[in-house]
Amino acid sequence: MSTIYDVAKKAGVSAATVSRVMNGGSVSRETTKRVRDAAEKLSFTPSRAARRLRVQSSEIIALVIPDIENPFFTSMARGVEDVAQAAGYSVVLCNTDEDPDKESHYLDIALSENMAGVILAAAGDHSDLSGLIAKRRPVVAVDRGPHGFDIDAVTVDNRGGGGSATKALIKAGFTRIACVTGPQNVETAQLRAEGWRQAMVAAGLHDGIDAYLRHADFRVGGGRDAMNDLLSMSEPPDAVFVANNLMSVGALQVLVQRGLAPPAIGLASFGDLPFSTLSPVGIAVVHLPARELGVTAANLLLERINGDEQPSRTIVLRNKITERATSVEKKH
Amino acid sequence: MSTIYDVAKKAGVSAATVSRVMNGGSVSRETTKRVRDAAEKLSFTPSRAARRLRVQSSEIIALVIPDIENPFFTSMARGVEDVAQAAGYSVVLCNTDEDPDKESHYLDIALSENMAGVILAAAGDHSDLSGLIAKRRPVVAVDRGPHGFDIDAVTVDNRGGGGSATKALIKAGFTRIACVTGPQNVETAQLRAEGWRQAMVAAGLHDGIDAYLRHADFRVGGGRDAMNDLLSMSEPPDAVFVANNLMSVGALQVLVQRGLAPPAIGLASFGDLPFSTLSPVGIAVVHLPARELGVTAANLLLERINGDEQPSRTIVLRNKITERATSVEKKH
DNA sequence: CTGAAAGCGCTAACAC
DNA sequence: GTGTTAGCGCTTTCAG
Repeated sequence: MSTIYDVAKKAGVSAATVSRVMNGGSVSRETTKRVRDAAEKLSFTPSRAARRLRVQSSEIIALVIPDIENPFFTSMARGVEDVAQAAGYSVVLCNTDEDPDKESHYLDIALSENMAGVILAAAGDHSDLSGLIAKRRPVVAVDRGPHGFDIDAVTVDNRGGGGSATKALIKAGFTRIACVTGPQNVETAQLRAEGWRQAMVAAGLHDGIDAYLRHADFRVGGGRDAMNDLLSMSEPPDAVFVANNLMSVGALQVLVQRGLAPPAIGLASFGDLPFSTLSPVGIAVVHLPARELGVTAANLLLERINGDEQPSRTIVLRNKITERATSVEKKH
Repeated sequence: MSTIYDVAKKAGVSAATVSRVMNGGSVSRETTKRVRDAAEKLSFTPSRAARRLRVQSSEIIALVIPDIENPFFTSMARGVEDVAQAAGYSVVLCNTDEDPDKESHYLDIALSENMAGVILAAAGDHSDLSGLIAKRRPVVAVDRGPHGFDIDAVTVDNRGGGGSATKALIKAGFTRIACVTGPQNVETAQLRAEGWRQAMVAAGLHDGIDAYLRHADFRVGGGRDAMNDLLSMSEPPDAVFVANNLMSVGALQVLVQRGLAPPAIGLASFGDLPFSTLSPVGIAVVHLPARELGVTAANLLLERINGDEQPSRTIVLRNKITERATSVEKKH
């Protein structure tokens, strides 16, 4: 690996000049060429490690997500990536596996590696951003709001979405509508379940409603378990609102396997069914703008990186629901 | 941000001693405690950026994959991550979007950031690893073999899998079996198609076979387009072998939509259908050990990082096919 | 067991 | 327009 000094010597200039050539300082046409040639010959690549130490920052942004196997987050990641790339930044993805310890480890890294900023879909409600904030590294929260830190955030309307999904089932004639939501300590899980509850209350269907609420892990297996559990009740639900895409897949697998596929039992999913091949009869879907979430978050972050100092903003993106009249009709 | 000098001063020792405490050098019990306390009080986090520059290496491994939205790769990523974490390494994911330029950019970064090593699922057949190799950074190829570089690799049996999938369709009575494979310049795409071709030839079904071959992009849309294209032929195929998971989803979507779902038209997929909710009637699946691919690659890489110098190895993992007798039977 | 000093490769003042 | 110099924060001989 050749250094900036090797290039300088070969080109007969100082290291500073080489640095200027590489970073667009003012250098005469002729020396520029000499330096370029020398660099070429030595196949010189500047050490980012050194640059980073010197300038105390790098063109890398960390995207910290709870589940890399969830298409919702990968789609979001693509959004982030596309705008970051366009602005000359690289994105590194960190998977926390919904584990606050892993998350905190990755946040430490982002900090001590002098990354330009971080986009965070928090694993819990106790993320410690104090280090990053103290060093004035911008952080923007995505999907899940920040807790106790005054930072930019971009989310969807979780409560509203939970409500619309549930209402679609109610409108289709279902009455015993269960809810399968995520972990207790995850904000989005709580809000979506609240949306469900409010809709049920508003429709006067809230008798013994708590028996129909399940907390699972936002993963396929969790959805399966919860669905099986619900179906084994003495009075099983006739429809279910599932609070994320993966658990909906799990629930559907169980229903299909038992010959209870929608519309035999109604299903409303918060989040698109990934890679679905079935015609969505009897299924209502709250579509989430996953990619846009990423795009928006990345834009906010870039603004902050570029010195924007305005008060922190929260952007709520619209989610639209698909409820074809024929598709969620209750079968009699 | 406090530095090692701040801690040193507060503890009344030299920076060297602090460094020793942080990295396990031999320091007296008592000074160790003083240093620890001081570090605690100052909430000191060592700068990885500086450490990295000094030791010319870091505990980070880069995982470079072509499509972060493909569950096959994310599953592989989980495998890599799990073993890396256990060994004290962090993984950063780089998405190349099947674009050799992006790939080369990320490889440059891995190099100039002094990462410990890289696991690469190449975007094409011209990846330039010379920089990394010159600096003795270990690279292991995964899923797709290396081209022109003598490095460790872990793959599956692509040709064999293509063959078994096709044979399953033949055995089920299909005769005009099309093949939808990936981009021309991607090795796995070629090999899987070859497996198909050989099986067809062996069965004497190779008349005009080339008309039934399609190259697409390994993505859902590509699978849809190819399937539509095939169905619009004057003599459409009665079955199709699709060379990856995502394109199979696309093909299935088209078939379901047209009322031609398997077993009306036979389908064999190289790679599991992600998040599938349908009972796989009439579908043969070559199961790929995605996670194991990642685990194996990570283990290989860690060995190299730890100084293993043995000649390079290629490991081929088994893929097993699911072909329930009833499930791929041709309907008459 | 501990400290002094050099240096990883680069950039940013400051001179000329 | 170009060179000199002084670090960024850490680790690592080499002395003591």
